[in-house]
Amino acid sequence: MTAEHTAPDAPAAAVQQQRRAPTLEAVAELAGVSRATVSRVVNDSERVSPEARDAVNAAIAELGYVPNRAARSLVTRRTDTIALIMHERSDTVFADPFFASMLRGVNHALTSTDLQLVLIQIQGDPQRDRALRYVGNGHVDGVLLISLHGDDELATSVSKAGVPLVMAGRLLTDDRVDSVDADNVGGARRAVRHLVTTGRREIATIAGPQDMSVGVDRLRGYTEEVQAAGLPGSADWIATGDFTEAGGRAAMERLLAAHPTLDAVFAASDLMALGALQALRAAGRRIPTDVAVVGFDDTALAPYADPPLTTIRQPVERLGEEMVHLLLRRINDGAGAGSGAGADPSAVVLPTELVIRSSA
Amino acid sequence: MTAEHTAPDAPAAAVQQQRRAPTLEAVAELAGVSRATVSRVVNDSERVSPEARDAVNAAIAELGYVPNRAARSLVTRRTDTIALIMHERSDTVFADPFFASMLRGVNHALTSTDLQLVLIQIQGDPQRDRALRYVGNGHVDGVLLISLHGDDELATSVSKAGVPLVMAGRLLTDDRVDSVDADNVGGARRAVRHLVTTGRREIATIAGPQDMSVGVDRLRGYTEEVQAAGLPGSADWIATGDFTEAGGRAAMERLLAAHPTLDAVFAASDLMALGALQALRAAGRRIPTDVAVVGFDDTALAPYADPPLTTIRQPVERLGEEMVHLLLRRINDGAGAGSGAGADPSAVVLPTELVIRSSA
DNA sequence: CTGAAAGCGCTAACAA
DNA sequence: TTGTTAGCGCTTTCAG
Repeated sequence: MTAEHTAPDAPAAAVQQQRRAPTLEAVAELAGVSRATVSRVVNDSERVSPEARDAVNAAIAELGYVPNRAARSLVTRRTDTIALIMHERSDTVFADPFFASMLRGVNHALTSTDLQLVLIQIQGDPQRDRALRYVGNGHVDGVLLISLHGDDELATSVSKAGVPLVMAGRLLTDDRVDSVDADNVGGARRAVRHLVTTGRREIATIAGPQDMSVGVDRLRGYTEEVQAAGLPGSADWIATGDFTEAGGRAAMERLLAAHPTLDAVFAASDLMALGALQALRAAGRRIPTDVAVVGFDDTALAPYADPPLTTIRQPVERLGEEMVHLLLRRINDGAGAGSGAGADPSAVVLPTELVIRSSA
Repeated sequence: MTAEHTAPDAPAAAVQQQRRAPTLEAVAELAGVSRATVSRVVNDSERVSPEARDAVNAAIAELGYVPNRAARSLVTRRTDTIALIMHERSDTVFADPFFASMLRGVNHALTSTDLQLVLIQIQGDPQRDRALRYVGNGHVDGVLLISLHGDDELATSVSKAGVPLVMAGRLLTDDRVDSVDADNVGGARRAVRHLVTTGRREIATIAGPQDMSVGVDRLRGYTEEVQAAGLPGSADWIATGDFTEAGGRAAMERLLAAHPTLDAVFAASDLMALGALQALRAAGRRIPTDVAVVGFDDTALAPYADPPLTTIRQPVERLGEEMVHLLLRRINDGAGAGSGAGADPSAVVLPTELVIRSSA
């Protein structure tokens, strides 16, 4: 135990070891205290004498000590790591600026902690299982779920595994999962109200997938507002798409066929609004004089629309931040809780904002 | 050592522990072998008898055993984790589809391994140091660097710390870092050649930042090709921007002022091409009949350009994959290497492709 | 081919 | 307030 670390009988082998990082032990020795004391200082809890603390901090600085996460994790059973899981069914998810902005927010919220973010992308069943196993076996302290296709299984599996979970958007079938979402219903209502206010009377909508809360909520906002205004809004005023440009284009074409005289469209996403614009242009309709288009700002692509699109802006970045905040709260709560089921779930809803762009 | 794990004198405390994940020990017991044997099977190396192997695998399946990464990492000194570090100076980096596609490629390449990806975003000096310390202290096996602003410091610091590193794009000042890049020079040449071939004689370029290899290389491609064709290409045919739409717009305005009769533009990025299009339109020039624009496909935003843009497409996703492949090779090489400095660095260059879009 | 034993670096009771 | 003592779950010589 007291022998030097330089093994005398292995002169050649020593060369290849990359100067091992200083350990708690080394710090303790240099500071003239025990490992336990150093540990206390590092985890800045407990009562430690000022002198001891200073000595330890000095030693840490001198050695450039950084705690070994693996060792710590092994005993604390915390990993200081959270996973961002995304279920990517379509090929376009990653290219979606929505994802990028959210990630940005997540990262931003994480910088004040010393948690790490691991990215897990699920593309198929085997990967799903692998991720589930990974997450379920204590490899992460919590999970952020971006389920772009409103898939319930993953969420319930994760939370069933007793791992703190926060998801973006609401689960359609189970409201017992913590979630953070933009005010999609309110935003959609505001969009449609704007159209009504500017004198439009035949307002159609291009709705998103109805197996996702975003899709459902934005359609609901449309329906509610259109009814409130006493305007038509039956099924043939609604065309569903899949949040892509192509989907928006196709939906717009169907709507034009059904209602050649329509004078406004609320699209449940920017990408779809872009598609709608193209279809309208192809049909020889002038925008926005002839037909007004309002999109829901999923994608930050609005600037590329020509003419400029009026949009409902959702604070995507803050969405990511709020997810982290909520998750951290759950992780800390959970530490003391008894069984797996947490307290009553919170559903944070962030406000949206109407952005009117001057039509050139 | 032989005592049961059920402590007889702690009846109440047991309730709140979350059913601990099965350990190697449990598997060994069930399979009737020793921990060492299980370990050998799990790391499927070594010579193990078929019977033992089968018994162990059965036990693993039955228990749903997953190795504890922390414990493993503690002894192997490998973390099975690689970091993707991005130096985000501008606010737009994250929203850049280039990043998204690359990330996608990285993730894809990673699925065949059991490595995890941690995302580190650097926004300021303190974070830079923190990341450096994190990476330098063996918390990751390797680093992927997306240095969107050609910052050398970070790369040299990381590689000086002896951590395997692969970066996207070339380092301007130091060619001793492994890198993966698209064929920017060749792509730019092809773009310009295309313009020449279609009869354009006054070809300007909107170049990217000259402190990044992408910016430098694409400009170089332009210059080389324009010279080869005997066309003008002096400094006043070149306007530099910062890879944004606004930058492209401003650059285009300058070029128009200097050369009102120009009949083609090669923009070093899609976003800048988009800006150029706007400026040209504002100036009353018809596109592409009047002025032809070719962009370099950084962003996958080409479809949103109207009229359609001819572009040089770079395989961004494959870029991410190749980075991972190269990094893995380095990580495995490094295991046996002597001192820190690796073998001669490789600079993988991926081909680009000319995509001609029919102008509506 | 297999098992026993010794830690990896750290935290967490428990004593002092 | 501090030090001592056990391990956390795993890999890895070293014997058998």
